[in-house]
Amino acid sequence: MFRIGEFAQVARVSGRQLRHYDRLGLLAPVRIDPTTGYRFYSATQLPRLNRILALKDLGFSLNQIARMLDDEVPPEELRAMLVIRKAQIEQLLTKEQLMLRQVESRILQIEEQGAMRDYDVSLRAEPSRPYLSVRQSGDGMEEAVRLLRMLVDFSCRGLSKRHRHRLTIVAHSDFDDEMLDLEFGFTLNSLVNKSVALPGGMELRLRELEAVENLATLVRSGPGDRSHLAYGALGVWMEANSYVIDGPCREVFLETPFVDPSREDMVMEIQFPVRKAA
Amino acid sequence: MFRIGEFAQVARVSGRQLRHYDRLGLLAPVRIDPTTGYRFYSATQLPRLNRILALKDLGFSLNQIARMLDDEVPPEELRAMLVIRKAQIEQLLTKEQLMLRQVESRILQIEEQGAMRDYDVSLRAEPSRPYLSVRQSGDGMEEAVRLLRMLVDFSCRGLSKRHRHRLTIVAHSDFDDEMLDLEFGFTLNSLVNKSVALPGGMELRLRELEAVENLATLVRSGPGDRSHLAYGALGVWMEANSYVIDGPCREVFLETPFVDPSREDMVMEIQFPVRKAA
DNA sequence: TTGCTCCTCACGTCACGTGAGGTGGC
DNA sequence: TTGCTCCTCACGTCACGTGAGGTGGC
Repeated sequence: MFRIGEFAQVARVSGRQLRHYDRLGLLAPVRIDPTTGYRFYSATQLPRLNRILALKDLGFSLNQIARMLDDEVPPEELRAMLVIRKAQIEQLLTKEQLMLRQVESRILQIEEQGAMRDYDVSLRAEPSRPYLSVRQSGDGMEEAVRLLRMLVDFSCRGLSKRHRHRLTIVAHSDFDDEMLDLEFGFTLNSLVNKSVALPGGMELRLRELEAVENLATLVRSGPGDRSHLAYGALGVWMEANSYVIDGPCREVFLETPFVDPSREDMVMEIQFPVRKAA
Repeated sequence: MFRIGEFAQVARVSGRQLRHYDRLGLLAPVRIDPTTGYRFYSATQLPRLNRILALKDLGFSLNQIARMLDDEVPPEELRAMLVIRKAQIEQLLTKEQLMLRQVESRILQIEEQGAMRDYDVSLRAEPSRPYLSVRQSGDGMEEAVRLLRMLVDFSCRGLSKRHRHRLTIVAHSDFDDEMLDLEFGFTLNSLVNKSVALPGGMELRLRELEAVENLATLVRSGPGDRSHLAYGALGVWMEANSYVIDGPCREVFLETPFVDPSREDMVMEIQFPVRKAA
């Protein structure tokens, strides 16, 4: 018979821990003095305590351990709990291997550039959306900006805020192509009339913007004509994480541009569908 | 300008989370309506929020992130934080790889034996201790048991509880040896007289029981003559975890045996010094 | 007027660590 | 008598989730 302090020493745990396990019903002392409340433990309880500690080391919660030590639990259930835990650990491992690579690349970045990169890329899935758009080819940016202004103008009058989701540009052109082949429009929260006429003989038509499983995204704010750094950061990220481009790039405006003429800033999310390189 | 709900949607976080970050000073809204208390966010805050989330994904705490986003912090400190975090992740990885192997071996065990093994092995370091002992060779257990009884008897009279630590047997014999070469004695909490005479012309002498870096241990209780299962379990554990025996085995009595003649139980810890197999 | 969104408490999570304040046994 | 050990609250940890109860804006 040990008092709690001695027993704790033998088992290399804290007294508080033993009281905690007592309260949870995981390991009750063999005797409690009725007048002093002192707990008394027997050395024969050490195997049980050691099993508790062993399972705790495997990452099980105390509640789970309580179940596992219950003699009523059939071995199949025990096995199932272990198999589940195994899968969890495997998940953790791959997640942490990824973390490790990312931390390493941040360290490299600081060593090379003296600070953390200005852009943070994140990866997510994106569902499909109705997209009211017009596609246009040209060779200059000015044409594109004019069309953009027209769209913003139109949206303020002709398309209610409830239907409208976000102003989105899809870039169909290759990057080394001289010709710009862009699609301008709004993603929608709900369906609207099938097509809308714009000044200049153009017409917005409704189609579906495809869902994307892996979308590498990056938010930038600043003048619209200096986004090359952001694109560069996305490229570096893809290379570092072994992804390659897997579809046309999108630019999504998170703030409607041009509405406040005193601000040149536009906040947009740049999106690249990607897939793991072979 | 977004209200908190819209901003949360765009950033794919919860509103509660944004309020939490506001309270911590991590990300304050650009404006708070004085009468309603409504928080308003700008899309230009998204890059900062994304950086917060990116660092969170690397396992940094919100407090650490607050420091890392502070412009006053020099890049060397940033780098140091990342390097420390990298080391932590590496530690985690090796720990979890070990966990994974242990879980796998438990699963195998259940599949083979229909239940979890009765013994749980743990590994720890053990410091050196003064050891008051006598060494004796013989070929039978009876001789050993008689000596053990004598020691218990002596301890009750001649060695105060404060000095005495634990009754310990060191097995110097090889296992395939016919001859038993055992050392009996007490580890001590503090130094006592250099030697003690026992009946039968024997003498306890003081020496040092060596420290052990890696001690594989297992607690068992039950009649003293049926410890082979426990030894077997230790052997299986060593094989599964690629350890080999690296010194004489010890048996440490956690309850003084023989004091209650009605109980045949003895609770002991079996200890093997081990090292990683080459 | 009815939903909808927002607000501020405040408890719960998980496994204890760490005092605070008080008491039995040598 | 003085330490020593033990006892029971009860707060703190970490990053929010989840109501409770109440209020502004369309």
